[in-house]
Amino acid sequence: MAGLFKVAAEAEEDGGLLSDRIRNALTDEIASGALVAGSALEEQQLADRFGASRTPVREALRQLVVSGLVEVRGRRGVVVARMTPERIMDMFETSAEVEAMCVRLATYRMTPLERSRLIELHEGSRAMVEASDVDAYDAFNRVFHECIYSATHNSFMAEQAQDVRARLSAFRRTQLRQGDRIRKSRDEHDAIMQAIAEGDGETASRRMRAHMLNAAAALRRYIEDRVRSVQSPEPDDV
Amino acid sequence: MAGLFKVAAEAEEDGGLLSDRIRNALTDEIASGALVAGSALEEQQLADRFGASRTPVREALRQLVVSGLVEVRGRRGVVVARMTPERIMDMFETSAEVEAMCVRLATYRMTPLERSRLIELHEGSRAMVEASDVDAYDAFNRVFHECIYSATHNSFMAEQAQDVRARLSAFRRTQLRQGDRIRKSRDEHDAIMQAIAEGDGETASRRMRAHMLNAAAALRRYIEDRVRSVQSPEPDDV
DNA sequence: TTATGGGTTTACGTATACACTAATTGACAT
DNA sequence: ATGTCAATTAGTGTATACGTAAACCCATAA
Repeated sequence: MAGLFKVAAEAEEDGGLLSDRIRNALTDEIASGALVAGSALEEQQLADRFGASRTPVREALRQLVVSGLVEVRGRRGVVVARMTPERIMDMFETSAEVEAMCVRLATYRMTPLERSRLIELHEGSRAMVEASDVDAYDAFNRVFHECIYSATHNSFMAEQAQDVRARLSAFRRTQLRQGDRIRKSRDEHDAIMQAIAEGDGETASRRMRAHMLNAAAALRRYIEDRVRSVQSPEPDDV
Repeated sequence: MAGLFKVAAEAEEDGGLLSDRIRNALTDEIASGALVAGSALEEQQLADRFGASRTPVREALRQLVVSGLVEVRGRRGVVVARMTPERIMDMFETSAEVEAMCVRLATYRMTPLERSRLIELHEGSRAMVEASDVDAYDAFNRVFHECIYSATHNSFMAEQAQDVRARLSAFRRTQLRQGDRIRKSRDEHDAIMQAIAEGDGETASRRMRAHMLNAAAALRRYIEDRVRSVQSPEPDDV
């Protein structure tokens, strides 16, 4: 999983490997929700869409299987990973624990430069909250957490955290639109920053965990509201 | 990463997919150290070895790339992932934090049945220490930690922990042969079990982290001893 | 002796063809 | 009308073939 987004982070070079381009495209479409969970991914159909043969499509799908974004169903092809509400909550809880783990180490190890960079980012987010700019805050949020990852000075841990976070990106944005979640999110960031400034990694860790779990709870409320209004379609079942 | 060992955990059925069998075989060979880091993996050569064509071999290699066990080098094929000592220590530290995270949740959530199962396992390890049976203790150790993973009652977290642990399996066994590491390892397990029995997840977590970092330190000493005696070969470089 | 250039070769990346499994559909019997 | 069985078909899994790019080697010149 470590390398899943390494290539995606590189340029959009069309000269890259076809199988990698297909993998990145599918990754984006799944993470963004353009490909809904449970929908079948047919090899020839994807090959036609990307103007390629089945070979690179197959390799892309196999990589997505390992990264957990799609699931194989025997010989019946692959489907976009079906996330049950329980599994989504499990992933959010894991993400909360991982973030808590990272911020604890980061607090003890970050350089003054990294600290000032984080403070600068945090200050900049105030305007986004005032403007209720969800997209801007979502982008800031991503950078904010990535800065904490790298401040652990443990590249492997940073990759792991990044992977977990990436797999939740499809849900995070919807969560931010819930009520005044943005404002609360920034307040929680503020409390975390305070603990970091005091060099109290344990407190920063606890606050980060609570912060992430609050985000998960906001998402849960959001989902339950939608389930109440729309009957769940159950697009594909055994 | 999540699904990396899901298939490996299944039976050794030869009827399974050829690409999966190849992937599992290569995974085992890399994890066990049979394939040393830095060695090139040629597609046709592997195809001949497994009596298959290049197609399933390529798919297996692509999956190993995502799981981080091998690295691509432009068009020059893939090589077994080159682990620098720094990266290995990063992985051990991450593993330590992940284990600490798991045992904390597990302490709060495990059922009486899971607790008694863990106690039973721990008791059984005493005889292995007395007999200095490294292989048996290594196998026990794996089950012991997996029980803690599942006791988190968070399947996603359990998978993540399992993946991190699996990627270190090649080093863990050598580490156990260092001095009287086995006896100390069991003593540390004992302290962890005590905290679990008292329902003190925070203490269990701290002790687990220390336990894992001790294992990493033992490995480091072991590696440094070997580096001192043998000049590092540097089998393949840029 | 060393550096550079071109030719050769090897191996990857992709396309296409074939095999085989399993899902689907239709017919027939109950 | 419904259930079951067989035939068809659609789609995956694997093999093979082809194009291309990079590495290697050797010859030649400075």
